[in-house]
Amino acid sequence: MREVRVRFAPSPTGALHIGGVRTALYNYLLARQKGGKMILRIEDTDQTRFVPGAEEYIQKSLAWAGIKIDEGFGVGGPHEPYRQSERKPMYMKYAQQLIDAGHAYYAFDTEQELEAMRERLKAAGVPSPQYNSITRTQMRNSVTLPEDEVKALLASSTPYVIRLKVPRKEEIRLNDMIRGWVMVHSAQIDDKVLMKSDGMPTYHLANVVDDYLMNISHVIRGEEWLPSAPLHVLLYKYFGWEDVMPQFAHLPLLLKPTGDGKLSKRDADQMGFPIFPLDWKDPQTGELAKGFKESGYLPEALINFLAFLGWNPGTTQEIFSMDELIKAFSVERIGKAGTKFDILKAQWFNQQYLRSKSDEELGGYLLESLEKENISCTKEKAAKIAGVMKERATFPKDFWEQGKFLFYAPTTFDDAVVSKKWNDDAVKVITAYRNEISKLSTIEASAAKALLEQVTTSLNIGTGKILQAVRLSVTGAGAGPDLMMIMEIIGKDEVVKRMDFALQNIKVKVA
RNA sequence: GGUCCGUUCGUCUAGGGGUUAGGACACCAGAUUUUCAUUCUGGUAACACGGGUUCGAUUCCCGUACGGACUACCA
Repeated sequence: MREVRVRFAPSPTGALHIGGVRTALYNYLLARQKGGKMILRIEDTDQTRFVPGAEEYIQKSLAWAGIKIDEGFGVGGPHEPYRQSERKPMYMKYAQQLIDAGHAYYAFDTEQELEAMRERLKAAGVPSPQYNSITRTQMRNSVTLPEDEVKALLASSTPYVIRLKVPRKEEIRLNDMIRGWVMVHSAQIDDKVLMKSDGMPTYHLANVVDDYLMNISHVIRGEEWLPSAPLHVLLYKYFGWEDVMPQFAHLPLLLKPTGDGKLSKRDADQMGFPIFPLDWKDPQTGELAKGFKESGYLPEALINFLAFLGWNPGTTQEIFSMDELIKAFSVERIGKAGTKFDILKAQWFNQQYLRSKSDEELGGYLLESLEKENISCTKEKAAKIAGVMKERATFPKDFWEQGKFLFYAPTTFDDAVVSKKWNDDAVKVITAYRNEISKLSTIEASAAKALLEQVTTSLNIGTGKILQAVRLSVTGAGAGPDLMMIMEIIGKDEVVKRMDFALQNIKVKVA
């Protein structure tokens, strides 16, 4: 069996899309399961689209997600360099090999000439004009031009590209691991540019050459590459590398949540969820896009969610750690159909992972928020608060956002609760309760509860009728975590103070 | 337009010639919680359509429709 060597090969043209993270994940899972290698290669052959910071962003994103690179950009390895722009000198040799074998040719057509050809064909009724086995005979290239002229042109450093000479009639077959046999007729493929006039290879050439040189065993990439996969198969054949051609797996696309179409940043912005793993500031526009990390998603939750977008284990288990995913993963169980992106499910995963953490860890999140607010709090108290709040939190920030009342006394009170629950009985109970509490040295939840029962019984008022009013006096709201625990956390003095404030400031609703 | 890929509850999906078509998210209801949330229980909800093949098709085949990707000296 061939060693499993997979690669994730992004272009540094901006932030890494969440779909890219999923592609990287599937590659990683296969590599780890088979004891193989995960390689990171930077495909920056289009220098006009290079965005500063994008490479670092990709590295940081993968690291955060827990996807470790064994070899490649930023890590090193036996096939350096792993940035295609730095491999520039290597590609010409391979293009030349194809020319020598008669599978590629020089083309000298200018942009205007190409445009003119397309216009002419369109006028003749061809919907999508191609540079192919037929049209190439009418263009300026080494197929049509006399050898002398080609040599002269090359010697005078006339700009040229190298194109693949795609045969007119040939059935190209490709066995995709997800889709099975895919057949394409060569007449559908145009004479793709292999080498650009700036001396850089195009994706097609660089990709195939590098996958070969790096001994890649499996190419797992997005479905958008499926139409050009037969072209890559042709390339392997012409190079004579068919026996080491990687196995292909084209992943279903991530679709927008509503309607149809590829998930885009626009959709994410509109619906208010992130699409990038980390915050990303566009260096050109200065625009800031929120990341999953900064939005409060835990990497384990994101990974679990992403793994299930297009794959399933065939069992009812849904919560998978990275190690469990590595064990359970299989390319065969990846679906064929595009997958709509449902952020609600991601939130559910986040909640599950959040709850599985200890109170101490969760308390840490609260401490982080408190630090920003310049509020001091002990670790023990933070952990205690986290314990009380954990069932109601989806994101780490929730501990602070839903627990502010523990640190700030209410200055206003929920009107709806006031009008419904704040009555003479409530005032009586709270007044008596407040006096009892003020006699205590500290509040303990179960004692506070017993004390309240005692007060309501002596006043002959049902506890249930006034509990919400008591809550209102302490927190300002009608709902929240266990009130007795809240009082225990806030402490005696503060509770008394808050009750006094409430008694003074809330007007009794006249029935 | 052409080529390729796809189509099971609203969403992610399991399944597969004979099933009460299963699970999860979301939603709804009941119970618990003297509140809300949690938790538990239950519920609504799907095989795109039309032809075949077959004793029998949601499952296999062919069409149709719908959707998507691709169609650059971008990846």
